[in-house]
Amino acid sequence: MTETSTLDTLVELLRGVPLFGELEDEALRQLAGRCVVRSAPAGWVLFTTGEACRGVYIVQSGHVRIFRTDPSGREQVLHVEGPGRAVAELPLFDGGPYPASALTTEESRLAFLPRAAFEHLYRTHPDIAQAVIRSLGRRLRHLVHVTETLAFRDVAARLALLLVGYAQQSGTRTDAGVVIEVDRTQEDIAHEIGTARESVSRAMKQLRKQKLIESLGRNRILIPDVDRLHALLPSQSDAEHRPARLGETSVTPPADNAGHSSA
Amino acid sequence: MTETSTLDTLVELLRGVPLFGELEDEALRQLAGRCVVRSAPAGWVLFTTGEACRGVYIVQSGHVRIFRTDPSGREQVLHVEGPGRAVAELPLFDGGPYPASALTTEESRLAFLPRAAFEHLYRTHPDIAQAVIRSLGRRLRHLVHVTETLAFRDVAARLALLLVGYAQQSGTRTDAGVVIEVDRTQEDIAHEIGTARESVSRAMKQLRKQKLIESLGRNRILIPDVDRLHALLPSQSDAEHRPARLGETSVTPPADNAGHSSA
DNA sequence: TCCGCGACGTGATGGGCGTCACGCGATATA
DNA sequence: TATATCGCGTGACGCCCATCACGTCGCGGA
Repeated sequence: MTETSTLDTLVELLRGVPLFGELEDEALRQLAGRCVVRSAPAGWVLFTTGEACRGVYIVQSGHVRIFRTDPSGREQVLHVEGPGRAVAELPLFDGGPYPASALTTEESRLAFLPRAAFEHLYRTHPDIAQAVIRSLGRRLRHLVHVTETLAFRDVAARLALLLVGYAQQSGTRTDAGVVIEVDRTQEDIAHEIGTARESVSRAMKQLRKQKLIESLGRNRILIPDVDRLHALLPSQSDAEHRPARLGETSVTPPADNAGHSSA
Repeated sequence: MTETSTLDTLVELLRGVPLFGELEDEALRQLAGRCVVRSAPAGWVLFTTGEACRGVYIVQSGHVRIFRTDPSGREQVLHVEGPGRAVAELPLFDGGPYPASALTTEESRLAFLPRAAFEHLYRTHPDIAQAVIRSLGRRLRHLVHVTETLAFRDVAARLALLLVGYAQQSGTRTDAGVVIEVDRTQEDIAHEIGTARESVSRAMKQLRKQKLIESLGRNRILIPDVDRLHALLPSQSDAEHRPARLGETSVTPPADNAGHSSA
């Protein structure tokens, strides 16, 4: 319920968002003028699955978790966005409802940009379509990754993947290896990798036993060898490099009908 | 390796693709001229994960399955595209590599549009960005669905979901219920719902025992009551919880239970 | 007609992991 | 200093499902 942000800091925030990065100052200032900034406590619900889209949120500080839940309360995190990232762009673009729910994982400061403001921007700056596409592309690739992970890896591997992710994006390297700060609860991690809290605990133990990680008290984890941790996985995570041509492998026989997945 | 399609039928095909639907005839003709049409046998690999994008494929007849594999050969289908749909648009737009692999599931006829041709189109018709966005949005929503399904449902539920999908899009209704034609192997289905062939067999049996489906020999399945089948799932999650509106509210209720708050 | 093969059904087995039930230590609140 | 609370570690138990190992049926080819 604060609104202290000066317009200028808001403009800077917006400039950092990939979506708006290429706009000229004037447009940014206009956008900033339409934003509503507020801070929210941990656990604040931004929107839930199926709701009509009211606008887009930009994270200024803190983190927002985007997830789906099933009726029994289980939760699967789709992605987490931090400072300088936009949340819920998709529905903004295609007019559909929010495909998932979102809440803050910690006390956060958020800027809300109403849909109408964005649409006006869109009409006056059709060239931001490029940025929109890049943004959606990023999401899509990430989701493919999430899907694969869920489908193939066991809990330990998923956890390893998560830790490696932290390491590369916020780890500090020392001569003993990379140290990461995990200020999330095991429960949070469990949601993120689609499992139960206890399983996370056990997976951690397992990784420790294999000397792949080492916990330095209080939320800090040492990864002696990131590559080795990374390689623990049945193999690769971002299999973004495989020149191997399949030529003619496990040919899969007939199938037809208006095939559409769904499940 | 045939190329019999006349230009006109190709133009019609392109017009049916959401991506190109709004282009004028002249542009479509130009595109058609740049396409390479060929037919491919079942199991033909269009591209594999990580390859650089060479262009986009449009399915004229048959079906193409887009999937990821893990080193041990397990496979998870991301989606399946049929006649009139484009495959691999994403890498075309954002310049990245293919995020997944694709192959034909049956004898198919495909039109291939080289990347350069598309890029030229894109430069001369910047307004198709709209269509691109819609297209990506559709994919994104679908993937969210796939993810949720994998994360939450057991095999029987995933199978039920798949069958319901068939029913709605290609089922023929009789007075005994909806009859669907499933021309796919149990093995194919297994890939699609992320499980093993044997599990599909058992899940089918289970659904039969519950009278949710009934198999009429030879690839045909009767679904007496689609809604009941649909409802077998732990249930759909579309419930809304609370309307928290950032723009209007000034109250900041403390983090609610909801099962998760963290710091 | 016989044989090979591909699709499907089914039992046995074992492992992963979700769930329940505690214990323990650290922090917060009175 | 006592006491609730929260995050974490662990054992026990049981279900789901992947895998292996066969068996049957139907079909096409020699």
